[in-house]
Amino acid sequence: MVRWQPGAPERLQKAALELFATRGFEQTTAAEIAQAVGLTERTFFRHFSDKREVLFQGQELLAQTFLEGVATAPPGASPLDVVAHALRSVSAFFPDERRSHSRLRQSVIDRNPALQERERHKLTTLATTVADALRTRGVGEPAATLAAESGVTVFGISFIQWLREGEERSLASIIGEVFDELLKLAGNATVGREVR
Amino acid sequence: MVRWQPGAPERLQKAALELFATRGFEQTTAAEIAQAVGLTERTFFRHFSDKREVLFQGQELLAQTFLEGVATAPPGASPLDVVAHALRSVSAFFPDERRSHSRLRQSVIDRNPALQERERHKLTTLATTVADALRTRGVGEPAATLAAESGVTVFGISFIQWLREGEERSLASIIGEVFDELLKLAGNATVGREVR
DNA sequence: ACCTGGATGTCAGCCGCTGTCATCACTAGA
DNA sequence: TCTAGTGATGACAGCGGCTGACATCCAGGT
Repeated sequence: MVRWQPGAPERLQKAALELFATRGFEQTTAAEIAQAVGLTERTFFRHFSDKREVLFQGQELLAQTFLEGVATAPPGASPLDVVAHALRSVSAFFPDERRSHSRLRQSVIDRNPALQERERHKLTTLATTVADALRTRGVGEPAATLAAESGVTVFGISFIQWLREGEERSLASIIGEVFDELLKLAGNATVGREVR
Repeated sequence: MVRWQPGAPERLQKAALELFATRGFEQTTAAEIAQAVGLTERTFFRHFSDKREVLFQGQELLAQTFLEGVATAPPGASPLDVVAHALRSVSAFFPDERRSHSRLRQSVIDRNPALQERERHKLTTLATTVADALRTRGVGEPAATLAAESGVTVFGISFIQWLREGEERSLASIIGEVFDELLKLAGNATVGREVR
């Protein structure tokens, strides 16, 4: 006999996603999610600091992958090249098989402002972490923050595109194109500035 | 005889900032803020959709200024040049006199994760709005989103720097430097990409 | 004098979230 | 084998954010 079914967090996440997708986020109470897997509301909040977190826990892996990509970039690479290298590692974390699951999850987020807020917050945290890593490589400020933020922006735009219905390309190739577009934009900007 | 003291939202905002600054955000209840200006909790929530909003209402003016800057940019300007032009308008909205007030407000935000989340959300909304404006000017995707997001990032970094203790430069000049740095970063990146 | 409308007050109630303490299987050590 | 933990969970009370519904109150127009 087992004391409790193992993997409580995972089971809660799964049940939460299903309930959110059908009834909607606000129409689902934390107690209902817990009850769906035979637990109590109190236990739900022991695993997730708040109701929204149940959709976002696990993103530390993404950050870790990003950091590994930064760490394994060639020593002499420029900040944006380091970021581009990291983005290549990141795309490996989203194989095409995961697209349908990601789509479902994203549709839930897109329907609720509070969830969008949390999602954005996570991306910001990611950018901050990447900026730290760049600074460790010797990149100064504001270059480190700019490069990190740009990388996360490219990732965000590409991820959304990757999820779009009818999109066939891999995340990696989309990221490549968006990144190129960013460089092109900068190339077309007036270089000499005269702001006072 | 007046029915009610006018300017309820403004009075609530002022009281809220003071209370948050002294007791802290979480240690201050909405009812306390309302009571401080002779109103009830219910009325507080009639003026602000949630407790955090009391610190952020008024940002529509920033967005409006940003949009005007986009609209008044020369017709042939490249996306990033349009954004640079808009940023010049924006800096006019933060004269040095406002620095101490902004610092107080920011210190409250910096001490509370939920407020940081909301702040970031507002910046994202701003970026989305700017991207819309760029698209209206004929800029395509993902260029519009990239340029808008970059502009907001430059603003964010510059704003934080502007608030730092000991910083003497105007927001406009800081923005100019950060923007230059962004262009320099892109210039140093490898242009030919080979992502598959 | 009457009516209308907008800002406010009052009250009840749900839900997110937390502190506290008990429970209950299982485990390591005597 | 007994026993003292140990860690995840349950039970319960309670606060504060937030909302819906309804009453009130007072200016301004008719």
